[in-house]
Amino acid sequence: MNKSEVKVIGALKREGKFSSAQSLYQLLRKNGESTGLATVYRTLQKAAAENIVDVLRKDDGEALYRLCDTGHHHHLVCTNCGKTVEVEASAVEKWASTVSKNNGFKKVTHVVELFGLCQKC
Amino acid sequence: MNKSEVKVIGALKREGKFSSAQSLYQLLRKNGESTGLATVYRTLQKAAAENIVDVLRKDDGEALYRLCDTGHHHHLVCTNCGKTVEVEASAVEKWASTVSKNNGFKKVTHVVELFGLCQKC
DNA sequence: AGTGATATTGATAATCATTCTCATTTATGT
DNA sequence: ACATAAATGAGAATGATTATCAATATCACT
Repeated sequence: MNKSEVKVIGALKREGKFSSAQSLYQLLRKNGESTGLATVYRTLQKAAAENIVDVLRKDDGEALYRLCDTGHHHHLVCTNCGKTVEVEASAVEKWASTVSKNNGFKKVTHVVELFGLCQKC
Repeated sequence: MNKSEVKVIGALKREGKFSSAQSLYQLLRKNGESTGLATVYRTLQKAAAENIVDVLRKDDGEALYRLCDTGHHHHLVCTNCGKTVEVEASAVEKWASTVSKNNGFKKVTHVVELFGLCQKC
């Protein structure tokens, strides 16, 4: 892990929730770390490709990133405060696999995310 | 349903698969229909709010729209040819509802999409 | 039909996340 | 230290989406 990766992934860790590339960039700047926006994007993309971070999209299409705690899992995200709970979903995995077979699809991946309001909000 | 809606939703129907606002606009233009890009977006948004069309996002964040056949359902999309199968998922609905309750979340919606290669591809 | 009030349209500009470019800096091997 | 390759970052370019606003169509009523 090189210098930039330490900075960007570190910021993501401190946030502890889904954050956009833009907001991470702002954050790094505030803390005096000199980092370019392009580097933030580059680092996040690389980390996403390596499954170090999760990616999901807001309604408006903006990408949000978050540090992975575990292997494969899904999220329950508060649309108000951003609080995120990782949830396991063997029921969904099974369903996805069955549906794929029934329709003759191969190499099926799935996107499953839950959005709502947490207790506080 | 007014004039614009007929045009835009009609084009979507002809396509029969997930299409972007931009591509629908091009399509209408080719067919000599005078329509503004803004109107295409407006119409699609309205239709999405009324659950007349489904919306999902490509990897790059671009929104794709498709005419709904039925009420609530999910999709199995071929990443190569765009072929789309609507699948029902009561198992997933139940799971979503349980998980929400267990975590104290309210008003939870879910995004569930399956991507893979269809038989032909 | 005529008229005024209201809603819709579409060309264009503005916005904003993301990607590209490229000169400069930094790391690496010898 | 030196040469070469890789990483960086400022700013420009891209492209989807949204906002603006004058022109146009629609409607309610006479």
